[in-house]
Amino acid sequence: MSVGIKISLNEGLYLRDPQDSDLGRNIIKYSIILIDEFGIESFTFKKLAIKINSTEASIYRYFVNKHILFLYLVNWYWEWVNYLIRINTMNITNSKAKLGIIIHSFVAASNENPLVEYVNESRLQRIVNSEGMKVYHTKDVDAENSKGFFKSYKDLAYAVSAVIMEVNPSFKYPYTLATNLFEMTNNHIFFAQHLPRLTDASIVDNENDEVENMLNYFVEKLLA
Amino acid sequence: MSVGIKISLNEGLYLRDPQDSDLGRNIIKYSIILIDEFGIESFTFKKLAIKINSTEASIYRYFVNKHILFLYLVNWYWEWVNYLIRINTMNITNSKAKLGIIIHSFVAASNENPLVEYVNESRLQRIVNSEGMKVYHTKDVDAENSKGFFKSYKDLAYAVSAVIMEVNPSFKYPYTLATNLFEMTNNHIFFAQHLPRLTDASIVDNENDEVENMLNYFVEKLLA
DNA sequence: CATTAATAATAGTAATACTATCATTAATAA
DNA sequence: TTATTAATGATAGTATTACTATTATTAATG
Repeated sequence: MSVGIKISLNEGLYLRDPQDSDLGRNIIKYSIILIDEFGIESFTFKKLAIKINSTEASIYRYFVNKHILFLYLVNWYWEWVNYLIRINTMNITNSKAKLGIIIHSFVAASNENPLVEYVNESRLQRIVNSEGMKVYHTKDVDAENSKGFFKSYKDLAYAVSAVIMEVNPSFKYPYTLATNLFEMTNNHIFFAQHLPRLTDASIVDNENDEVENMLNYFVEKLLA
Repeated sequence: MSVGIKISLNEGLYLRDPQDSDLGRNIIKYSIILIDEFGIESFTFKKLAIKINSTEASIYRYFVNKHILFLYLVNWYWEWVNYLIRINTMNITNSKAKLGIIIHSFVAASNENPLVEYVNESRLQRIVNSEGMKVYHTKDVDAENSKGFFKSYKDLAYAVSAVIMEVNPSFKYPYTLATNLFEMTNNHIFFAQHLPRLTDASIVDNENDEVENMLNYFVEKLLA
């Protein structure tokens, strides 16, 4: 059993808790690596099984299919960002400062200390930046939503919107701004790298400072 | 040959121009219907072939695969919105008013007069709202981008950013705001319907007025 | 009427997304 | 210690997907 906080995720996301066994942790670890390298479309349980010297059947004992495994990983990220925000804003009294920390967490989450050794946060963040939104843009959203599979994202939206309301109690769109900050982070980090004409930010030395400045500027203007 | 403007799309997107034959137009028409109804993941050329009383092989003579067909459809939408913006802002001199028209085009594109009978704009808009972003969030972006497959989106971003600059020439993030308005439209129309806790907008009588008001408010604040 | 272009019909292949069964190994409880 | 059970591995099998190839048929054109 690894040290540190065990991330607690909706039990409907897995058949057997992958955090509790070597095989399970290997599934998490190498699915992140494979998805980061080759993308979610070309990722298969077969390829993962070969990578970790196991079998498809064994992986299916943990996750019903690759979509749910992917959803598990994205949930992990949402929970992790939630956790980062909670501890990093804990002793901050200034609401604007809190919001700055939140934005920094969105942009630079992967620079934080790792929680568990089997999750490469940097790769996971890149996955969420580039493909995370696919997890809810499906025909199964409603069914999965009713099972609580997006609760972590909602919690995140709620936490951020609360700080937004602290900064400006009369702001009419706290949830919209909260999710938009998260989605903008993902989109513009991705755009800066792959479709630069769709953004004004660029990535210098693998740092997302420009995206961060941009988000801070947007918030500043919107909540003024 | 149908009446009206023929949308001109990157020639690399198709093997044979689907606009030039009954089979081609049927592929467009029914792929939109099937994707709208069942989602892009469960859409297959086989199912489409059955629907239009043709064969997989025949469809493959028009599009190399379903991803490219999907990209074709999203490009069609981008071009169409570009077109709407161009004609609807043509005689408008006030830049703020132009931006309002742009936002209205994003939100209510499907209420405009149809260009061609084989494209159901309402369904196409719903597809783009809910799944459009998948078309560039892939491992093939760079390769496809170098073939110009996202040019229509860039043109759209450019056109919108130009108006943003008219409204406020010192605004530092015109491209970011341009794409963000488009993405926000898609996201929040989708959220309002499926994940309401992630947005402040709601859909009343199938109208997206609240999303439109929200976008106008954001623009107002950001460009003030 | 002959040619050719487009489509249909059919078949086939490799990969994907599973499900099922049984053997083996490891963990634990009696 | 042995017996039991739980987890994993090994293997096989199926339906569907994502194609490619070949040949026949039909429609359009010169």
